[in-house]
Amino acid sequence: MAFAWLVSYKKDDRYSRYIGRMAIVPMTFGRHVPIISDRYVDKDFGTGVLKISPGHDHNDYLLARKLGLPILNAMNKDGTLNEVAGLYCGLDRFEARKKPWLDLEETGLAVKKEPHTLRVPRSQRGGEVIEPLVSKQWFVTMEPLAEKALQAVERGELTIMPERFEKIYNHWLSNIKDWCISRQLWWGHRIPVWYIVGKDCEEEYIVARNANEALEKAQEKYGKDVEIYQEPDVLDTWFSSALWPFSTLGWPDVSTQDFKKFYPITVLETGHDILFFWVARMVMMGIEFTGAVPFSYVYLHGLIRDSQGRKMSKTLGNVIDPIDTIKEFGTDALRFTLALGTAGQDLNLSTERLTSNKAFTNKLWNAGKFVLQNLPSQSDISAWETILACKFDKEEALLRLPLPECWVVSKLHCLIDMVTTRYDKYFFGDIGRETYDFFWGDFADWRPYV
RNA sequence: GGUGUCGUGGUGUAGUUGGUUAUCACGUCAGUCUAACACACUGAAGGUCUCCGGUUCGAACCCGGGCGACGCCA
Repeated sequence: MAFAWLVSYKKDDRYSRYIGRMAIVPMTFGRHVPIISDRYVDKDFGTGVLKISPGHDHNDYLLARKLGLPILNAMNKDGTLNEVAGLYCGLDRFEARKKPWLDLEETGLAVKKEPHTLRVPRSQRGGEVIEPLVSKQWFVTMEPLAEKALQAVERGELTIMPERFEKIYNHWLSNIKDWCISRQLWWGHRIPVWYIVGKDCEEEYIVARNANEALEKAQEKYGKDVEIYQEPDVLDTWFSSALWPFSTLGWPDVSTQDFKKFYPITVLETGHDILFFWVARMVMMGIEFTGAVPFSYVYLHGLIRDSQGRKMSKTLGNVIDPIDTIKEFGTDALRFTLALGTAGQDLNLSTERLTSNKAFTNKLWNAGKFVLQNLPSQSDISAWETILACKFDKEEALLRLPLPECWVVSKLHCLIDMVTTRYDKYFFGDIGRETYDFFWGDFADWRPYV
């Protein structure tokens, strides 16, 4: 279905004289379309002419907008063609792909047939062929919101860790596009827009908090007998997610205790894959609606991949079920393994790591048994009083210990210092590794065997 | 096309921002123990730190290019 013909911008003797004239599209009851030259066309590919369908292809759409061409839709929402398709009106789209060619052959107008591989977009979920359609949607103008979100980072009001994601954040916001917030789904938060029965819905619409308020507004303008109906579309799910930092705390009532205490928070922790879907949108909405950045630090963890580094996928069948992993290695081993990852880096969940950490949890268990066996019984009050009276954080108390005990407690203090420092820097993986080393290498390996 | 990450003993990895005989674990080998151990302890071997240049007194780490693997956007 042609809506315009494009000829190469480069000099092409075959077509130069047609540029600027109109062509009649066959089988469409005489539709005229312009013949235009553009750099977009490869002179040496195929016939050297390109037809575009701005209503059914993203790139063609952008091109038509650039060239000021009309954008016509040839397809109904059930996948059949409408009257724009001329002779083929009513046909299913798959039938319509074959029929014009058959007709050309029957009438002897077909010139040549060549194989050509075409990339047809398919749904990631079910594999269905995707048919782009032009339709009316609700959008949020993002640029002014993005500007403030960029400034938050620039001024140091917001820190993104690890640092390299700050660059990604800035790049995305600097090239921000308007956000289409409407969705045609069965489930979701309804868009709070109402229309007036009998009026053009693009000219007259009401935004309200609920139906009663919308009705009141409509009656103010059109009288008591007015009838209204709500926009059937729902919001993009990330819309409500973007409001999460404050909508869960009583907002728009900013005098609530929850809001005062918990907004803004210090640290948000999440996976790096939703930096834009969630984090950036929370920042923009938070600044817009409350005036403050919702959190001071964002810590982005990596994603868990399978042992070969592949992203987990249902279709790939490599999803790791934590319950299965727990049955084999134990809950604590799994937790510890996950906690040892490096910030922002994806973690390949190999069995080696899990086996190592399972052994560690076993060591913890047995060292604990050793300690309990060497403690006095609960009924031995005086022994316990002696133990509880020790203040190992005081240097003098420490020095009174026998040398081996003095040594291990001293090492413990070093560990505590190190862990505190690393926590302040968000180096969580280091903390796990140092703790492991102290416990197994300094304490368990040595002290019980003296 | 744009952008980002990664490439380190057989396997999986750390390396904090230039100065280590390159970390740890699993595995392998040797010895010990019947112990707090649902398996431990003491040792050993094993790494051209992807390839080629550059910066530097000095680079696994910084810069450039090649090769390979992967993610996001378009």
